[in-house]
Amino acid sequence: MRNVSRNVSQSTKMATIKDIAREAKVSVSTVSYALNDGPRSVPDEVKQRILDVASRLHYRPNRVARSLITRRSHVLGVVPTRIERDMIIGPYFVSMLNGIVNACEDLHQDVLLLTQLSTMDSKEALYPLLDGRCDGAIFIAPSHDSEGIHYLQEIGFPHVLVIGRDERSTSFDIDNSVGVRLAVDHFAGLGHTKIGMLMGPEELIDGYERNQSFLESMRSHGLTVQEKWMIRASFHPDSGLEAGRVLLSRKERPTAVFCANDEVATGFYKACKEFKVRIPEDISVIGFDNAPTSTMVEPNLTTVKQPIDQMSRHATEALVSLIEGKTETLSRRFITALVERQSTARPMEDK
Amino acid sequence: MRNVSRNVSQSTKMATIKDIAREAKVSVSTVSYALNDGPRSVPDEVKQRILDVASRLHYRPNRVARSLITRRSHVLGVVPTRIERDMIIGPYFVSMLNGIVNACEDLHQDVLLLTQLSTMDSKEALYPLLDGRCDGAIFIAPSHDSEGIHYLQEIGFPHVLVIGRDERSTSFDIDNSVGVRLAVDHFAGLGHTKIGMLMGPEELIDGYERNQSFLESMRSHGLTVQEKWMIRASFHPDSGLEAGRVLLSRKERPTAVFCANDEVATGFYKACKEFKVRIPEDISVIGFDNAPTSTMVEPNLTTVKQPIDQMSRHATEALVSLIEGKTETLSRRFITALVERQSTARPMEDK
DNA sequence: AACGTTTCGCGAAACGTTTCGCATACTATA
DNA sequence: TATAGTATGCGAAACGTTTCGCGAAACGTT
Repeated sequence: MRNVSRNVSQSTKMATIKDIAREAKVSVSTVSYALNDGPRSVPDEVKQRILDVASRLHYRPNRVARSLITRRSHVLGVVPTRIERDMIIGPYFVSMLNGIVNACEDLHQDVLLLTQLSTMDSKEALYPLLDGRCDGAIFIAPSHDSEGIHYLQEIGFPHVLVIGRDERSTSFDIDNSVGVRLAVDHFAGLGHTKIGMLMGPEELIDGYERNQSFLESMRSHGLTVQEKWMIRASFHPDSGLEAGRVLLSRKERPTAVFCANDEVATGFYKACKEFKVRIPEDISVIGFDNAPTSTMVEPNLTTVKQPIDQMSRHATEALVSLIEGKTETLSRRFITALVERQSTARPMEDK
Repeated sequence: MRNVSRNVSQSTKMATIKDIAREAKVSVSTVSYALNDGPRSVPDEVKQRILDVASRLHYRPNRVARSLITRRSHVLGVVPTRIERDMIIGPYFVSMLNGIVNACEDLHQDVLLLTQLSTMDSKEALYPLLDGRCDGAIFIAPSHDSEGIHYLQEIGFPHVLVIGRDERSTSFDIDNSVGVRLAVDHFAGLGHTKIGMLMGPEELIDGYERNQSFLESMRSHGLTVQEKWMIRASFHPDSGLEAGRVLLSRKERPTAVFCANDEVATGFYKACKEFKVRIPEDISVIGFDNAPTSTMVEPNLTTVKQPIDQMSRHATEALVSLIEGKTETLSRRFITALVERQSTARPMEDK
């Protein structure tokens, strides 16, 4: 609770509802009714006069004062998971933010970026959310079982999770297992049996699920997963490069590699380049996310697409429903789809 | 001015300063002084009691009420230029936003994303900025000579321009002519004389300046610019692909191509692939911006780097100075640098 | 003992809205 | 013509803060 410095700037001061009242020779309340088509009616003649004065004075309602009394700011807090400082820059988060912004536009809401909530593992960390500036919050890929989110549930603060799952909160996510199966099915359909994986980080729910689902899908195809071809990586190109080097250094190589997301896939591309391994001739690659970069790399990456636009739109709409008092839970899982591009092919004949 | 719906949610209601006063058996004002280390002192013993009660009640100051009276929200509005709906997704804007967010973190400010101000060509369009929710605004790449921005200057609303220039507003941008010269110097240094350009859109100041600077740099090297190798594009990969096709269809081809930004460069890469033109053996390419994708494409793109982090940090700091009443103008131009990667080489001998 | 000066505390005003309660005046119904 | 109902308007309270002004008590200095 810091000291608050006195205001000095903002030379021209805004007209208030009081100024209008004075000019239009009516009371403040009447002005309010006129401006809002308020809970009470005001005769056309005087309403027109008020409107005229308002526009002449360039009147703009002060939303701070308004939200103090209505207890609505029409602002949605967006909380990214931010492990490192630059988390916001990831393509995944960006697409999500973009979807949310688009949805907000239609719903007449604004977005407050709450980036200082990096660690949400305590009640206190989430306090900035509760100071009246936003009506609710969207959490993007929050860490599982966060104490902060439990607190919000407890006090009934409207919030939704996108790419995250919690029985007690309205959540929107994808079915990773379906997505991964699509990838493995595709490899198997092409005739691959020697399939490796650049695994995601176990701490992130998406990483964990994709890793598990891979094992499962392989099993259901009767394929054996080779420990030596399962390399751990984090969701980052550099990590993909490193993991790729490890994988390609094995004396026997797989003919197909599933990457836990597109960022590690682009890292893997680099590794292939280093080892003079051709994609898709020598090795087939599938990613996950359908990030914008997947069409920028050569060959374009076959990947599993998430309906990010849909998800972010649903999440945003659900949040405003929640804010408006609807209580039924709207959680939903979204369907993924395989986008076939040029990074997959039949395996070469064994020489 | 729409109707305001009554609040329904938010079951548990927050403790107010009044509750604390009652519990701690002091007056409201004393609580405020204690909590803020306020303009007046309060004896340690009673201050401690107040603090205890506050934390017991999970008290959080209502920032809406506070900013109503202090006229400070500690929120910075960020206004992207948004021609299409998905403008926010561009790598350029994202890096800038990321930089702003990082700076805000250090300056204890929050970010309100104002995306509905798409057209800033009238006073009215900017009204949402003036309703008390933010103390100032950062405009990212605003269109030149916008009437909305003039209005802000007129009424003295704190604002800064980043990637934009206006004598009357504090602005931060790069010297495109220096950047472009670096690129042309590099080509010339390698021995290229047949240099083409995938030009930027003239409407955007960056596009315009880069195009002009190219002509100028070529002239200063005594190189002739060939009309047929100057292809117009917009700052988008698709457009780069199309322009690239046009360029590569010429019966004589340049040995080097300067692209107005990295996005069109990635498009040009695709065109080269289609035409089986090798980079850098057959043609050298330089981009502009040093976007994240420039290291994801093969071969990694040589490009002109902008100090986006620095710019966004300076812009953010300047804005809060402005808000705090400092009046000296802090406009600044930033220096660009060439990042040499693998997309440039000496031209092949004429056969 | 008389005096300034500081410390401490409270009440109240202010910020700009929304909306309730009340007082008129007008209108329709019995 | 009396009466209920409705349109019209105003004043005031409320939202949760910050901070000013005022008084009372405590303190030190002559």
